[in-house]
Amino acid sequence: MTKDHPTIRRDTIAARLANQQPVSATALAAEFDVSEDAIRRDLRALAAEGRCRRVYGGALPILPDAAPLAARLGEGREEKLRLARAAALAIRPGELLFLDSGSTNMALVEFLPEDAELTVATNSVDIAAAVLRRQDLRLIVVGGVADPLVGGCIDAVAVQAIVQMRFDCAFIGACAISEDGAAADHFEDATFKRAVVASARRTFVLATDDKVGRRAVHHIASLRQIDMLVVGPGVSDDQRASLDAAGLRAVMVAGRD
Amino acid sequence: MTKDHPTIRRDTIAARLANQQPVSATALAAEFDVSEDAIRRDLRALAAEGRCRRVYGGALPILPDAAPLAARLGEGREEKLRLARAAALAIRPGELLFLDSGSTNMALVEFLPEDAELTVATNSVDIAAAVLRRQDLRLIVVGGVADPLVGGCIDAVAVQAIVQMRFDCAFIGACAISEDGAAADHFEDATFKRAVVASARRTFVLATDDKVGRRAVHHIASLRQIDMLVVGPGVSDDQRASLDAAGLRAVMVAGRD
DNA sequence: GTAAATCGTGCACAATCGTGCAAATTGACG
DNA sequence: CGTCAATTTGCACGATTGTGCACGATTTAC
Repeated sequence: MTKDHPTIRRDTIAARLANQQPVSATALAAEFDVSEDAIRRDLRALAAEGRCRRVYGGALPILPDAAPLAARLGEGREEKLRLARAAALAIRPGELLFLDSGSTNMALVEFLPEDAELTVATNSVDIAAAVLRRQDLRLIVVGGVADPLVGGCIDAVAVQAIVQMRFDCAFIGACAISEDGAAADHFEDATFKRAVVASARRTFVLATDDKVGRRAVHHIASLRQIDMLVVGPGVSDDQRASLDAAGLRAVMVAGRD
Repeated sequence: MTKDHPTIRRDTIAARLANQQPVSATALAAEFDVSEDAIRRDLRALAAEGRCRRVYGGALPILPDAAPLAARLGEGREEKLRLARAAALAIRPGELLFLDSGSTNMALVEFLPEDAELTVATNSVDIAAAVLRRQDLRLIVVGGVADPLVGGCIDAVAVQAIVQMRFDCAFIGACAISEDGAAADHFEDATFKRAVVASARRTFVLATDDKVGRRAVHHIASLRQIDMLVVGPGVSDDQRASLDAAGLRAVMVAGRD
């Protein structure tokens, strides 16, 4: 790597900061082979532009406004963030993921491990936008006619694209989870999700408490097809036992401290 | 190696820059056996044309920033809004439009006539998100692997999707407009745009003032293939006359009150 | 409380920059 | 072939920028 030009060095540092990475003055000095004084000057300049926060030993990225994601999550924000954080632990480096539309999966983008060579496929416009802003993620957009209710594509074109892919992990948003498995309220939505499950090596379902025990008309997957159900601590032991008895493979309870 | 002619030297430097190669003033001076002053003059000229970025010690290639599109509207915001408002006048009810990625087209979403039964196709993630928020528009997402520089899909999958459609109007973002027509800085981007032009009944190019007169490496469309060029009042009469003489069909000057 | 690490500042030095100007080169035209 | 205008070039000059070092002040760790 030729990072000899002063400007390239500053740009590289700025890019890392913009990527939410904290930087250390000593490490940067060694990496770019200049004195720490030069690095300190860079960091001071960046901080003066408001592009980072100066701290003892280096600099920290500016905290992005906590609003955009949180606002969209709407009700049950806390719960969705907990589910997302827990589910992210199951992801391994280099995998190809599918994120179904839904605010919980939207939250998941924030918790995907950094620089893990992950590729994210999604049919959701908003999730695609969120992934695009993470420069360490590769993005595959599943196209088609967008459904305004879903906020993404679930038509035949989208299904066809899904059929041709093989995901390591698929994260499905279900409208209902019961002993019958996962189900959705809309026909096309369910059709699309079935295609995703069929193309995924491992299927994860993140369900907020109100979804557990509900039943919906259109079948997505049986409990046996779900590799992991992620729920909050609000789900009773009885409910979990009932799902276990009906064939659920594994359940992860998020946020039980 | 006989690269003694000044023009050859400049072209060689420009080619390297277009190839994403950083150049050093000192090294170039030694290589071409001229004084650094001459090289500096070349680099200054290139930078003035917007073909590179001048830095201490040499010059760097232009790298399109991956900032969210909405934020990029910031620079030249007024001008882009004017262009978008003017271009929207050419749209008729019921049409199928294509909006190429680019901040000017992003602005155009706001000015699309309401409740005109319009359908918008786009390969840009951010534009898709904007269209989705307008409940009176139908949205078609062009999928594929997303290019982080473009903020959308321009790969073979995307081209294939475009080939199968027929747009009433296509709005193309060009990196450069000259007597040679419209051109782009990146090969894949140009390939994709060519496919769009081929699938469109009418092609519109919205160009901010700094794009007019610029030249870029990869050809998109000749002036005859462009049905309407929309520019700001900052473009001189000479420039417009020159384009007219070269075969431009129509030009719309936005914001000349 | 003490020691080590880090910080900010002032200063010297080298590299690079922009500008003005005169000489050299180029290319068009008769 | 000769002339002239435009372009290009190299050089000198002062200004700017980037760097490293020394010094004392500040912060952190134990």
